[in-house]
Amino acid sequence: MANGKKRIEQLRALVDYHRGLYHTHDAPEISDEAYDALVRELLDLENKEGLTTESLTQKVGGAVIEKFKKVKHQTPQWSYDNVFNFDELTKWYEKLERFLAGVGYNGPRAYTAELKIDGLKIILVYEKGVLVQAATRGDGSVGEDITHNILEIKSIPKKISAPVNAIVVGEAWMQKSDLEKINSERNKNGEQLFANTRNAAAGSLRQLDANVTRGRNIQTFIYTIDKLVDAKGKNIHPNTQSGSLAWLKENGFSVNDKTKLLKSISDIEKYYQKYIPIRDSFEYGVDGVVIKFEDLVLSERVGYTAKAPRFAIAYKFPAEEVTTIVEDIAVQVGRTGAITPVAHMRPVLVAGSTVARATLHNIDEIHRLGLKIGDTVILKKAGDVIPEIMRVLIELRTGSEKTFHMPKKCPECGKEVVQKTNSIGEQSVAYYCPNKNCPAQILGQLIHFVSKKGLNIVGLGDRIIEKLLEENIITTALDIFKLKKSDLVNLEKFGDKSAENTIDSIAQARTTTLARLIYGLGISHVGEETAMLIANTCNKPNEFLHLDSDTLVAVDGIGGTVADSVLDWLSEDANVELYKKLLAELTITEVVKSSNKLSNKTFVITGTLPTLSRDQAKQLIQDNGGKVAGSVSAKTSYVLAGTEPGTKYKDAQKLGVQIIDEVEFLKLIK
DNA sequence: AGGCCTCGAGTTCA
DNA sequence: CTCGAGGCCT
Repeated sequence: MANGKKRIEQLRALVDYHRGLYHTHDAPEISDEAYDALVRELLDLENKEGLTTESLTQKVGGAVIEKFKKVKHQTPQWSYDNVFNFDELTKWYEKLERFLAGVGYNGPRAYTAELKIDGLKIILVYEKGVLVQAATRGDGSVGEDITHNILEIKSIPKKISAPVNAIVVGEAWMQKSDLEKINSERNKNGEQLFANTRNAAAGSLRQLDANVTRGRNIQTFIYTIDKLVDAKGKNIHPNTQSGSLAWLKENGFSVNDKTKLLKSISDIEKYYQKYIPIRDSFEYGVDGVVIKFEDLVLSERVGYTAKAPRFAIAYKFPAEEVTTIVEDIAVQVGRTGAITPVAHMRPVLVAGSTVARATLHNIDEIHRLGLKIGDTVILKKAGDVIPEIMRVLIELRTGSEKTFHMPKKCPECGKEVVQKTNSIGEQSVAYYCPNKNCPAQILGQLIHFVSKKGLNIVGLGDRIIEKLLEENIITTALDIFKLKKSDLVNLEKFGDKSAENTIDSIAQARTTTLARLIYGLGISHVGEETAMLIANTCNKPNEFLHLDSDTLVAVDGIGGTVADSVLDWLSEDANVELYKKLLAELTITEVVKSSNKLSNKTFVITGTLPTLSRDQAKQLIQDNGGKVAGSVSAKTSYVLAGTEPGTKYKDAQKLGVQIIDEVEFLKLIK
């Protein structure tokens, strides 16, 4: 890439800037993960350009703030190299194996795996068993003296019973619950909030006034012994990492209890995988796993590279925030004609899967972000699955970025695009294609018709419908029921067996409920719930065609807007015609309720249930006369919670709503 | 009119 | 899951 050099310059400046905010001011603008992504790109580029020696990234990182006394570390404070996936881990592992062979070792392999705590590294010096100095890591060779603050931390022994001279290293961190309390306090006082627990911990320890530190309830985990000699000056440093941890624990230090001694790389991977899903469940932040060779004597012989130990590695959890480049912005036309801009990006791995597209919702979102085509962006995939562009890194612009404009004409049918107006006549942010016969809308309607909550025709996916439309084999929902096996077999990539299966599932879908049919019609404002309400007011399927405004509005949950929308749909002859013909093809069955045990009860489901799927649970609740809502409120009767519940669980606790598990739930309907 | 609550619609990848 | 807006209650 010809722009490589320029980008390196820009990346260096940006990385430097954010490193400054991170280390010196404890007030970052971007997340650690996004910062990591920038550093990684810079390293990669430098490697390609052969610039490795002069780069800023070769510095170990950190700077020393003026207001604290400087401390020259007696032992160098390394940071670990990072790996991000099993491949990279394997490479590290094989390299270590080669070094072990190089020093003539071929005994058993053992490694400790520890959680990598997201906090502030602290170095504690004891003389004759008494804590005499505490420092931050700083740049690895010079840190800041924070002894006066460390004395306020309860979990750090000020005196060890044995009169040893020792240097121990660990992490100071803040509990998530404490951060919440402190931030809500700071919010009240109009003070700037801490971005995360690590910044809060760092901010709390880098105080000139130790009284502030005292109130912050800082916690610690100690994990390394750098030096340990007894009163006579004899080296009594344990020979193993587990031994070190045991000594620390015996002598009153706080040691994390998740550490495990492992024997192989596959065990390491298992340990790592085990903690990925539960990493957020601890009071401390965890951003990965640290693997250390168990034998410390051999470790020293294996030694160090220019900037990190060879015998240990930080195996970082998959990032939920990364950087990538927006290569294009395209638009999509949905079922309702809504035109949504979508960013097409250089594919990146985020939270375990490769992402290349992200919705931008509407033009306002693009303006809010200040996004142009060609921009480098920070991409996030939090808890959920849906990627979101968080921020544009304007500093990395080259000048060749292009501004995106909403198309004036629908890209699918060429019809002039319109902006919808809302109830008070303002133009809303959404753009629409007004053409009801727009191919994109017809496709969307059909996909909706066969969807799970609609007629539920499995085996008739988006692609197949698209193909069938393209080939003019179907034009309306009705045609689906006229499909023959031969129609499908002629399609590309369609085998005999799968065609048969699809025909089978179409046959099965002929027996359905009125609610499913009405939902499937895709009338605007009529979703799953409203379709059910309408179906329940019709004694016979035919009555749907003769609904009037009064009848509709009389239904609890239906107002003017929804009623108008339904009547609007019914006023079109083609729609009425389609409905009649569909009825002729279908067998409408009554919904049979098994009981009314749950009538007047509203449920909210969260997390994964042990045996029931979410939909099965929902079905059970509805079959027994209950309702299922999407969010917890004061009116919720029960929250049905499984493992890894979401925010709903907390909401329930806050509102005092009864929380039940699957077993208790099944008892309710028994 | 304002404040809840609930529903609809859009959304990504394997 | 989240946003926005419809419906209903006060």
